[in-house]
Amino acid sequence: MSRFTIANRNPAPQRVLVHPCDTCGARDHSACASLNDEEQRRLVSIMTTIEVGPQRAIFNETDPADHVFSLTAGAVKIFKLLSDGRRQVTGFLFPGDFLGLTHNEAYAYSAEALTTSRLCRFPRRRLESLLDELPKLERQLLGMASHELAAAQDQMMLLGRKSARERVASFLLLMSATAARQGNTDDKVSLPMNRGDIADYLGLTVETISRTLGQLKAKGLIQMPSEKQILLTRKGALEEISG
Amino acid sequence: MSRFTIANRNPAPQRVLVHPCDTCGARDHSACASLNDEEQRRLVSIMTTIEVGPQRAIFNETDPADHVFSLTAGAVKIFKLLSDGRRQVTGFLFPGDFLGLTHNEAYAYSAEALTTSRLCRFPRRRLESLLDELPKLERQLLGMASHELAAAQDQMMLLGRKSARERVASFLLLMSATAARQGNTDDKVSLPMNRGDIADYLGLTVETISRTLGQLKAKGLIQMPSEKQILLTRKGALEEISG
DNA sequence: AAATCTCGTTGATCCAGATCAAACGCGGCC
DNA sequence: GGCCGCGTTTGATCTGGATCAACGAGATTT
Repeated sequence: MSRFTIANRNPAPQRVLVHPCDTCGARDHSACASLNDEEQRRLVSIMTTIEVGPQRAIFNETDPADHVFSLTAGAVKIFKLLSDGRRQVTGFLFPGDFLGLTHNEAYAYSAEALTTSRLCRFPRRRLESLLDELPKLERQLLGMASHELAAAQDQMMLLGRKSARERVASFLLLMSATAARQGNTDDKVSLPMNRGDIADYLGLTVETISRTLGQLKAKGLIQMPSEKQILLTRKGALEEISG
Repeated sequence: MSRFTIANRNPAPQRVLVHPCDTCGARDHSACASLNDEEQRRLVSIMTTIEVGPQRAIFNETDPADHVFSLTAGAVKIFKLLSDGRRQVTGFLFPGDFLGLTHNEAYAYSAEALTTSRLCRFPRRRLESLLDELPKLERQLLGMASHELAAAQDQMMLLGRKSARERVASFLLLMSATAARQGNTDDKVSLPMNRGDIADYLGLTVETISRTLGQLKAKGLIQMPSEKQILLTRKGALEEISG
């Protein structure tokens, strides 16, 4: 049974793969080179666009890894579970991010939409054979994997060695940087995930998240117009305490 | 000033890149396909073999990322530092592992030899241009990056949500699996790193590592012929408590 | 509008693992 | 030999964040 709805095949011919660097200024790096029209066409020919509602699963850790996805709109969380229900959110994904890439038979993590999301879905086998013919695409994937690996190492530093306050400050700055990459210029960060998701991302509890945000607010480093909207009023101070 | 000694150029024509899957049974997977003789020759032509003594740095987090390395003998730790000296070991590397791959100008982490180690060193620019001509090699790198990413996510789960005992048990099992991949058949795991390195890998302190190993020994799950040799006498029990 | 539910906040208490402190063991060196 | 230095172990105490508990604010249902 499919958990998502198929929106439309062969959608608008816009760029379907967006490398993070694409929007961060490093456009001239070889790994960021976009595909040409013909290559884009071939990529689009094997893909399907899907739309997923909020809180809906995109795939599960144990599912056979038959598809690879590229997020084009919305926000997604990826996470792993222990048998007793403990959860670790390993990442929040935004437009331009890739998910589902693995060399095993099953996905290495579960993915769930935070808000209504649009994704490009590529059959894995067909994408892999396309990779044989489009080395530029493979280079792009390698670049994205390196990027993710670096982010994962930063997260290990955070989880292994930072205090609760440092984690929360780091998280707010990361979300701010991510928003900037998405074209959001001001310092108002919107958080599409709830407190539980943040807690499971930072290796803390909801209570600690709530208390720590409260402290930062009391010190005047942030403002909270609403629970999911945070204004970083003193970004420099946040950077100092982010470890 | 170079921190390592150059052992010999154009060393023995053995395989210089070994994908993890190469020794874990999945030899027929496309990403694990070895290069042919001619391709091996071209790879070897741009590389230098170096030898690094124990506790010696291979590169630092801030160094310009001019080279990529492949470990062929010994053991290496990679880690990140915070400004106040807190340290997170993000991985232990063994023969067949790759290090130094990044898309930034500087390395994302520091690397240091645990024991005398032999590495193949590839000038990054030349390797990148070689990648354009050897798509099989690029596929191999992508496979290794995916592998590492999955391992990083497991480690995030460990650091964010597991107890000290679960972390130590997971670590011992990981080292055992790694030893098996290296061809070590028995259940005697040798630990080339010291307690401080293990602590910084698991997000704990040396005291907690020592106490937890002591508990496991007292319960008869492990034996310690020496500080750096651990016998997993009841691997099943370790798996149960590893979370 | 009352009842229920979910999510976030706040307060009180607890505990796993950190920190502080001391001793041990072993290899290197005078 | 005896001394030193470093890594490891063991013991005592402390504390940051978890846990347990209660409540409030929206949203949804009845």
